[in-house]
Amino acid sequence: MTVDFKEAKNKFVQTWGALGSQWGINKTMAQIHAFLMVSSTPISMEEIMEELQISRGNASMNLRALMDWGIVYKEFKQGERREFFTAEKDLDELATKIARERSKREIKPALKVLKEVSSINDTSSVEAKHFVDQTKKLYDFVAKADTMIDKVTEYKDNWLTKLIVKMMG
Amino acid sequence: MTVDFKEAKNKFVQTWGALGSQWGINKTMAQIHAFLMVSSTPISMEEIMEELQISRGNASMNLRALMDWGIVYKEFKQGERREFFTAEKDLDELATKIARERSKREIKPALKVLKEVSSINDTSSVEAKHFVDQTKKLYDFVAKADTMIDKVTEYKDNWLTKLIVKMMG
DNA sequence: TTAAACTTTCAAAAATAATTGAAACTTTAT
DNA sequence: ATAAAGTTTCAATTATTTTTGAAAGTTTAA
Repeated sequence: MTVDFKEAKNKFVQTWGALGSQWGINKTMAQIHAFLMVSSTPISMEEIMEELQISRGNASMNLRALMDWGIVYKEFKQGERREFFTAEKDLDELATKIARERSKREIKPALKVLKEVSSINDTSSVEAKHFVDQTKKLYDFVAKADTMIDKVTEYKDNWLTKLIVKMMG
Repeated sequence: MTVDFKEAKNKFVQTWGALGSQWGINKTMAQIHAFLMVSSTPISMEEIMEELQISRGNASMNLRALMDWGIVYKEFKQGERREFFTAEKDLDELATKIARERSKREIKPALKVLKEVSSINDTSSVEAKHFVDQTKKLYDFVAKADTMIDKVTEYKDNWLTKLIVKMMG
C-alpha cells in the first residue's frame, strides 16, 4: 500500500464520516461504511477497529446498524471462525435502500402526524384556519415526495440516469 | 385559541423539531421554522422565545441561521421598533432553497474531495485499483444527483408535480 | 447626546449523543 | 463437557452539540 493510497483512503473515510454527521448519521457508522465501500475484499471486525481506531463495542453496534439499513452484509469465509463484512457497492441499490429506509423510519411517521394535526376541526380563528391549510399543504407535498421515492426506487437499475433522461425530454 | 388548536400546533412544532434532528438540523432551528410556517402573521423574537421556551440568544442565533438558509425573512412593522419574522410558506420554493443550500454547503465540497481522492495514480495493487474505481463511480453518481437538483430547482413552480407527471409518462 | 428598547455575541453550562470496555453471551472444535 | 475464539450488550465515561444569559453592541426617539 503506497503512502498516497493510504492517504487518499483515509481522506475519503474521514470526509464521508463528516458528511454523515451533517445528515444525521453518526460519524463512525458513515466511516465504517466508507471503509467497506472502497475495500475490495470482506473485512473483519478486528481490521475495522484497527483501521478506524475504535472500540469493539462501537464497531459491533455500528455494523449492526449498517446491516439493519441493509447496506452492509455479513460474510462467512471457508474455514474461518470470524465474521467478515462487505458493503453494498452498487450505488443505485445503495441509494434505493437508504431512500426506502428513511421513508419508512422518518417520512411515514411524519406524514401520520401531519394528517393528524391537519384534521382538527377548528375554524374559529384566522390562525386556526391558516394552520389547517398550511399543514394540509405540507401533508400533500411530503406525501407526493414520498410517492416519488417509491416510484423511483421501483426501477431496478440506473434510475437516476433514467430520471434525468426523462426530465430533459 | 381553542385547546385543540394549541395542542395540534404544539405537536406539529415538536414533531418537526424531532424530524429536523434526524436530518442534521438542530431541534430549535426546525421548531422555529415550523412555528413560523403555521403562523399567519409576522412573529416577534419575544413571542418565539415565549412559545418555544427558549433563551434570547438561542432564538437570535437560530433565526440568523434560518435567514442564512433563505427560508425565513425579517419584516418591519409600521411604527414598531421590534423586528418580526416570517417563514417562506411556498413549499416548492422552500424545498428548492433547502436543496440548493445543501448542495452548496455539503455536496459540492464532497465532490471536490471525491475528485481529489479518485485521482491518485496508483495501480500497484488490486486494492488501489478498486479504490480508484469505486470513488470514481461515487463521484459520477453524486455529480449526477447534484445536476438533477440543479435542473429540478430551475423550474419555478410545482416542480415535484411536473417531475412525477414526467415519470409516469 | 443620552437613554431606552432592542439585538447580537460568545464563554460557560447543560443537554445530548457517541464511545468505551468489561462482563455476559454464543458458537465451535476437541 | 469445556475451553478457546469470537460477538453482543449496556452502564459508565467521554466527546460533541446546543443552549443559556449577561455583557457588548446597535438603533431610534426625544
